[in-house]
Amino acid sequence: MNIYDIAKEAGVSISTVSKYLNNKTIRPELKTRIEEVVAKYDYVPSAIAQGLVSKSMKLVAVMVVDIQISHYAAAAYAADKTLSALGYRVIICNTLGDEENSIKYLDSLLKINVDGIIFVGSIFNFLNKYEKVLEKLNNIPIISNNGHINTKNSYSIYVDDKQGVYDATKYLINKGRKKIIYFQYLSTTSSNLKLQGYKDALKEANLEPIVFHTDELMSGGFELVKQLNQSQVEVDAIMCGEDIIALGAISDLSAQGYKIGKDIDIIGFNASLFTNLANPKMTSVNNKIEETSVRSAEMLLDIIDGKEVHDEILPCSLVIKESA
Amino acid sequence: MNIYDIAKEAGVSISTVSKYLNNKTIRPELKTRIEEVVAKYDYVPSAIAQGLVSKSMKLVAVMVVDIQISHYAAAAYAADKTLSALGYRVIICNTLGDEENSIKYLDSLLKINVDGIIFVGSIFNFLNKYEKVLEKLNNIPIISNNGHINTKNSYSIYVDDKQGVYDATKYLINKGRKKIIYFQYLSTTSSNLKLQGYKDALKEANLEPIVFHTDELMSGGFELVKQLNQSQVEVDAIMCGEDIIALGAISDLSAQGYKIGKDIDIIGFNASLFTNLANPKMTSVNNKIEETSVRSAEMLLDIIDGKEVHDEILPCSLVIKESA
DNA sequence: CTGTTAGCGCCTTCAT
DNA sequence: ATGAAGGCGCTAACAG
Repeated sequence: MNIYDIAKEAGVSISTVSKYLNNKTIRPELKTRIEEVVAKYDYVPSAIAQGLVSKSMKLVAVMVVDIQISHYAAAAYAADKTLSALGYRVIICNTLGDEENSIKYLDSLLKINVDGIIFVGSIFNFLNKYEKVLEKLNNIPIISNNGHINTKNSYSIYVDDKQGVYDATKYLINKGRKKIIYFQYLSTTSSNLKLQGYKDALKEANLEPIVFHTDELMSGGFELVKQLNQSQVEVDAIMCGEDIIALGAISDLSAQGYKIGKDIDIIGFNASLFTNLANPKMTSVNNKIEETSVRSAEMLLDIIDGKEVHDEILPCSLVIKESA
Repeated sequence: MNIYDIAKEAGVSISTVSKYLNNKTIRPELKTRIEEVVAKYDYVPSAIAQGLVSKSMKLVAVMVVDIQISHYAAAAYAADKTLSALGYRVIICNTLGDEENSIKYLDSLLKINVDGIIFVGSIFNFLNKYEKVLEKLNNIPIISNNGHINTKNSYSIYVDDKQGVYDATKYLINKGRKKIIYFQYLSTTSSNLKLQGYKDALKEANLEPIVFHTDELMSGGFELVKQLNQSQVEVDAIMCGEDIIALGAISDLSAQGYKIGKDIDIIGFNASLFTNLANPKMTSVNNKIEETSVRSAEMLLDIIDGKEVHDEILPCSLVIKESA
């Protein structure tokens, strides 16, 4: 069933059908006839053929490192929701942090003429090393979420990780906590910015920073609590670089008999769904992954629509629940 | 840059270029000339134009309920990895469990002529209620992961949920547990099969089944423990329908002073990363989401290639750690 | 093996 | 407002 079949059965020309499909004004009488035939056959125009002409298949790609990590899942989720509500289809690409793999994905996307690309995370800045790739990407609308890509049609949206932890730490200080330690996960750019926020806040209050570090995500909370116990460091609050780390810490310290939120305050980072998996519910820094993702999608569509776009930066906020 | 430009500069006809692009035998001399021009301009044929002719854009859709839930993320991840390694692009659709939304997605996919669809989870069985939708889907290759769709070109791969829980419950019984209760999340086909496995095992041992139920995922474990406490039911083991539920239960009961794995055994379901977020580490039923997803992708490509395909079923296994 | 030609399904001038 | 015709970039016959 194609536009010719519809035209024939409705007794009009294909261009009239095309006009009907594109909401251009045609005689009401013809409109009715076409409408009936379209409904009768459940006809839907081929996006591929449309794409061949219009150069757009209403397709957008979201590049993430690993959809299995909740933070990226949330990013993909929010972007997908926004874009598909506006009639775009979304291709999610799991690059696994592999440069070659990422470039292969990009070639594949270029081949189908995606309308735009959203990169999630500063890790994709590595693309700036590849001139040839940048050249190919040069004219396609791009939004980089917390990163930056050096092409003509590219814009960025950032979130202020350092300020987020700084504010959360301040909050603990203002509550009267004096022995605030930090649980760090990994040592990425972003992770180090968070740590700096913690240090800045403590310095202002003339308190001594104490940092424990892990490269384990899932069992990281337990490992860090073990380190803490062995260190015999006194503590009345823990600032964590990740919700999952905080979750493990809360669970472990609860089992040891601590009253979380009373004997000791614990704050996570991400304001993810995991905050509700904690008991008591976890206070956490909201780094606005959903907002930045939604905004990424909106900005991308603005670029596509030829509107003016500027880089943006969002502040983190503190979501206070029960653990601090 | 299109096939005409390449042909002109290489001094051949477009069909020769087309043959070159499709790996058909042409004179080596011409091949070299074309190769050079293609390399010079980094020319890549338009998948859209190819799609218009060949009816395939090498595009496959994976439908999941919510990519933010680790189980579905793992499914999408594995399918994506398999498919994109074989040159297919993958569209991941988050339906959020909404029927209308799912159908809207399907329309969108049909419009771009996807080569096939993978449905993850028995929840998509609801489509069988919609005759019109089935009709539209009738000829497109479909794999249903743990479900079944009533169309001509549709096959299923199942994992034996019932057997998985049955075996796990048996394991508890054999350990000498006598007061085994069940924590159920939702009431989908799959969820009910799991419950049945539990009941079957108890019946064989002449034990009385006791079931608590929730529709909350994140805080579900706590809610169920509260229900349990209020019920004053005696218990020495809990079989849970989801790892996340088990995680909440472990955390909560630990805080109440129970020694998990000693006073009380707890088993989860999914063998997800969360098993390591529990303290002690969680024993869980492995429902082989990665295996079935990879296999789904392979089966889908078999259908597309016209090979013979049969439904498949995989057994669950029990991954014993420390919580039981 | 190579080139010519006719579509694939749609949108878009351009006359009418 | 409507219809005829050309073109989007490619593949697939069909001749040569």
